[in-house]
Amino acid sequence: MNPLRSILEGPVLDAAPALLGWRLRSRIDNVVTEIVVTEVEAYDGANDPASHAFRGRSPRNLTMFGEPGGLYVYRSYGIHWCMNVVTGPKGRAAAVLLRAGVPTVGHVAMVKRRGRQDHLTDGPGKLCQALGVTGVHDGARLLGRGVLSLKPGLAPTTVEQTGRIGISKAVDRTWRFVTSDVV
DNA sequence: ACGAGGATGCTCT
DNA sequence: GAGCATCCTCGTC
Repeated sequence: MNPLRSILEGPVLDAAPALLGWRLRSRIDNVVTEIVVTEVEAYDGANDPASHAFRGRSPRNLTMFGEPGGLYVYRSYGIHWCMNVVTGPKGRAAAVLLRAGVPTVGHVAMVKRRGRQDHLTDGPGKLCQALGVTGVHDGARLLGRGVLSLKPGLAPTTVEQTGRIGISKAVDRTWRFVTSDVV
């Protein structure tokens, strides 16, 4: 079995830090772009007041209730897209928000999509824009041969753990994981 | 480096 | 109708 799959099927608080160092590749509009994940946050479904799934299933959050390894994409502040990796166990609606990464492939395409030369992938909305991810990719499978795929990478040597960014609920939970290690 | 303010649209009450 | 899992620009220090 795919070793990545077993990690994504596990608890979100294990999967979130494990995702640091992994590569996320997109092939969208026939352009390949790829980043190494450097910042994530865990959201734990019905057990987490800050989760979009806290109050149960809805049209928007349906993907989180599906298989681990799926991609949950939502619109943020009416303007940006943000993406999460669904984790296990199935039905718990736990997910890892991908907040930032380091560009490794397709730098020119990212500059074009972002409309600027710097700060290409240092925020959740920027990450989606640079990789070309939008609402049509909600529900995409990340462990197959689709337009989006996760691949293993080098585990970072140092990981910082802090509170989550931009939320007002459950602020005491230190479920944000960041690394500054460069691959 | 850092903070304030505005843009913008969907979700759920 | 309120409230956002955000980003950009422009002001200050």
